Amino acid sequence: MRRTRWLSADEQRTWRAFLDATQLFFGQIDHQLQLQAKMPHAYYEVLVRLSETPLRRLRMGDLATTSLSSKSRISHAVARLEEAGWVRRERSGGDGRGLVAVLTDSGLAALRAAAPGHVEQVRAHLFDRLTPAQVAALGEISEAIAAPLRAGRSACGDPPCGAERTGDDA
Amino acid sequence: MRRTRWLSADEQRTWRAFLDATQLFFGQIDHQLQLQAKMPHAYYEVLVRLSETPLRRLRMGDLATTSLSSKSRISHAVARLEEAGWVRRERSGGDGRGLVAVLTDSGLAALRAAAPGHVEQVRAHLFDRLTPAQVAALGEISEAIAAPLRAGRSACGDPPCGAERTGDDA
DNA sequence: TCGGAATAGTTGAGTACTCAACCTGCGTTC
DNA sequence: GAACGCAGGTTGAGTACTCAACTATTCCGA
Repeated sequence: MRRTRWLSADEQRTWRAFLDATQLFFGQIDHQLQLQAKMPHAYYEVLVRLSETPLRRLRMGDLATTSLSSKSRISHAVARLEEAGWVRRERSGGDGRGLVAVLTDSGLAALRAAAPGHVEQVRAHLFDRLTPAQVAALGEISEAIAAPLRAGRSACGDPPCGAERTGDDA
Repeated sequence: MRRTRWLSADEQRTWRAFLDATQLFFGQIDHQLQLQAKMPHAYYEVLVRLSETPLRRLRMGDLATTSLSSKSRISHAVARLEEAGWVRRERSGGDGRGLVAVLTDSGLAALRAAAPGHVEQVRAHLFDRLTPAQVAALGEISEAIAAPLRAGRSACGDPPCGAERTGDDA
């Protein structure tokens, strides 16, 4: 590996600002959701994915994929959500190994109850702070960052796959 | 509270992209740092803050503030870093309650060892993916998001303070 | 100079995540 | 049709974080 390309002063500032923004923003989002809906943002997202599906059901594996999570994470998460009565696990028809997570009525109700407050937070701390041009830019920037990582993910099994440059000297 | 201002389709897309990007990106950063430097990104940041200080030392409280963490988090984190021999805690001169965290030589060495690989990841997955204009935009966007949240933070004690709109009906 | 209130930091219980090991059922192949 | 490997999912140990309760020191007012 060739000499490290350190960050310029400008890049440093941008990097720090990005770190601060994401840390503060997601901290706020998570905190509010925990307070008002008794669930972390990750669980909220699981409920959202299920609710967007025609029959409010998704195989565990697909749930993991669409949530960009590991199987293990989803398994633990759904176990919790099941305890709360918001999700139920059923054996999947065709495949004896497969399970589907089903959003219960109570889960849908919890989601509907949580949504307005959550959306309001996202607006207040993200969209309301940005000009329309900045919103558009953020969308493009996010896609530019996400796309290659999504691609890299699907190349291996469970995320993230460590087959990257190692940082050793040449 | 008035009717929920739901997200438009465009905003939805942006929001999802932003979620995906941050989740994938920080997942990658954290994973690589854990693998190559045996520390999570949060701990790396602590070492960085200490290293940037003239005497490689910072009061616990100041460390919490500059890291945008809670006291508790820093306390736990420094305890860990102390076990690893990367940081030492000393009584602070003037104030009998105060403690300073001091970056040890070994800690500085660990930081120096970790830095190139880490910076390389940040470049590879962030700066290299963006045009200069996008980098500039990201800096401004990040500041626009971070600034109000920083301000809100200092208004109360430990972050984040829940004194926000509650999401109840009016 | 005594007695609170505020400040600095720690502690412990509970929660969410990661990684690796592990079942279980499916599908081949011979 | 038995044995292999593999895909789908779970499990448990270990780690990082949060929140609330706590200790210890300092500040301040009468």
